Amino acid sequence: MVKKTKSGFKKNTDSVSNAFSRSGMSMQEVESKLVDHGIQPSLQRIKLAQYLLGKADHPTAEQIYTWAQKELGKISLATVYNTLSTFIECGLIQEFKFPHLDQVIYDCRMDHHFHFVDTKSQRLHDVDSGSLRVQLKLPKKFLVEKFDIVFKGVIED
Amino acid sequence: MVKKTKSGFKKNTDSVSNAFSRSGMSMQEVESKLVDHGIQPSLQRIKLAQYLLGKADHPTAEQIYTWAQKELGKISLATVYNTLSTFIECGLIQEFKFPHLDQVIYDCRMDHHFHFVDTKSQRLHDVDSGSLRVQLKLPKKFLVEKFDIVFKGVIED
DNA sequence: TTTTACTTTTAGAATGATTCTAATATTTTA
DNA sequence: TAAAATATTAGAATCATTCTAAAAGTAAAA
Ligand SMILES: [Mn+2]
Ligand SMILES: [Mn+2]
Ligand SMILES: [Zn+2]
Ligand SMILES: [Zn+2]
Repeated sequence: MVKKTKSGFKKNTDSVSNAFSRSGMSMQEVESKLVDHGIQPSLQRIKLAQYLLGKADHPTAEQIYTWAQKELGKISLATVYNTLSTFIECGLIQEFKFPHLDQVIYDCRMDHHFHFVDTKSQRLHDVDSGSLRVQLKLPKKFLVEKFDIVFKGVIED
Repeated sequence: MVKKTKSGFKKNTDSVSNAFSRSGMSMQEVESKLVDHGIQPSLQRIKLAQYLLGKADHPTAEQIYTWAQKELGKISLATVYNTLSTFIECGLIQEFKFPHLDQVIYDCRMDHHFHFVDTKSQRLHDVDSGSLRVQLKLPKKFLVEKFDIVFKGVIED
């Protein structure tokens, strides 16, 4: 269970506290963000959030795990999945499942948006929902509430 | 390997030959269709094709297996998967993967079309590609080759 | 017809992403 | 400090699908 806490909550983050200073948010910024979302900022959660929010681009659990192992030396795969579930539950990230991939991808963008799959690099690019218009003619008894759309193609040059 | 054959190829289909006379194609029609696609019409393949082409509606492998067990008494799950692969390879059916389902669904419609998921019944409805228009504004280096789209909603009444 | 080659079916093992379990470690609260 | 709550962990379990290797069926060759 993730619970809000009042007091400071100091952990032994010293050994890795500046590993990420060059990109994304600092440890302190990430920690604040976690607390804002009602998540207790353990070392593992801070590091994973730092990766997810600042450095990664639509990573899979496997990529997150691999990065975290390099960064923390030792972390359980179960912790990665537990933490991802917690982050999703608390609205810090969202997950996407795509027909072309048998792994879930995690996304720090929380707005409604879509994706373009570069079939050369297999990399995902965000597509703002404003850049898309969909017109659909169906019998009126079909009440569309949402849709998922994934574009596939290549990127020139 | 699926190979075309010239000669007649009679099998012991007598015990089940009229189980499907009331809906979809007859055994003979299905058999012709298989042969047309270069598929040797074994009993298992005929029955599975009869289900897929005439009776089923976007079934999963599990549903196909369950139906086939009732129909044939005994069939291996491996045969179901092997046969589905063969049918896909030969252009008799296509498969779809959806983000909301952890199982593949098989579709006898071979034209380009989309799907509407009724969130009440979880049933899929076909959406003709002509009933949809998508306008996308992306930087010109993104060359879109195709897109997958799935609509979710409910059906009134 | 017998032999041989090929194809199909099969049971069960393997795979791989994710979830679960149940024990241990850490942190908070009393 | 003691007790309660929460977080992390290793490894087992799950489940759709694929793989393996043997048995069964069918066709073509001899
Ligand atoms: Mn990946
Ligand atoms: Mn189903
Ligand atoms: Zn995204
Ligand atoms: Zn369809």
